[in-house]
Amino acid sequence: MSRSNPRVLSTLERAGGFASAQEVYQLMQREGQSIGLTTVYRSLQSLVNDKIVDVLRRDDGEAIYRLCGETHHHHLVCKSCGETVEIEGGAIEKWALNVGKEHGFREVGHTAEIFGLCSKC
Amino acid sequence: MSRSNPRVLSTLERAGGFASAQEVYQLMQREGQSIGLTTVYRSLQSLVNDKIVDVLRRDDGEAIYRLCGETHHHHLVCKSCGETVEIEGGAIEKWALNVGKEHGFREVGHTAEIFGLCSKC
DNA sequence: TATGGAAATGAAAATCATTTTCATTTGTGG
DNA sequence: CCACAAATGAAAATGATTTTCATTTCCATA
Repeated sequence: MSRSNPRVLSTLERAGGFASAQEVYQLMQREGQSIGLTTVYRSLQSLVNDKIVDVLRRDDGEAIYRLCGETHHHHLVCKSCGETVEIEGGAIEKWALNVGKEHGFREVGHTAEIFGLCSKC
Repeated sequence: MSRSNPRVLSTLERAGGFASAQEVYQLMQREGQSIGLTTVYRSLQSLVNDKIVDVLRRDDGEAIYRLCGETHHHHLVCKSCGETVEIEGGAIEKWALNVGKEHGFREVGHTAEIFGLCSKC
């Protein structure tokens, strides 16, 4: 096995919320860091095994990663102009956690997005 | 555009719970039905567009389909085995609506999924 | 019944994320 | 300095899904 390349974790942190392996790779490229795509994949897998990052799937099936335990927020997005507002998700957090527990689930996480038309559109 | 081939829907119904496109295809093959994989994919997509079937992702990223009820619900999905529980989303509905209104958004909708490890995994 | 165009079909090629292979480089203890 | 294990990454392999495109099936109408 191989251990995680620390620059991968650092880049994922810097990326903010979720990022796919491809995105992490591209970000590192743009920053001039020399790394192979293979190493990015291996490092992310390793981080998932060590429970340092969470992995989810986008609608298109691409795997997206984020730091575990990182307090996350949600987005309110305008369908028309794309304006985005960051939302505190306290209520959702509790809801998700409760629903998960009610059904005997552990390591409960969630995704949520709100969309609509902003006042200008 | 193309419409859904009715034999695909019929096969998905017969399959019981979730089935991937590949599985639906193989099932039809075994039953002696002549159909192309392409048509299976197109039909499933079409059924998803028409909100006749739901689509989710397995851990390995493969898309799985199943008939969905008419009511708007959310899913609690096991990251490991894919077991899915349908959740009543009353709390989320209100939350999304309120947050949207607070920020002057109209036509507010939302997406939400909860995931974790079920009691068996 | 013939006919022309639209929709459906599916084989094969293309795409794209991800994994595997394997040869090379790097690091480390002796 | 040496030997050996771990790390690296380019390129090939994999596998689901999508696209292309030529052909077939439908169907309404002349």
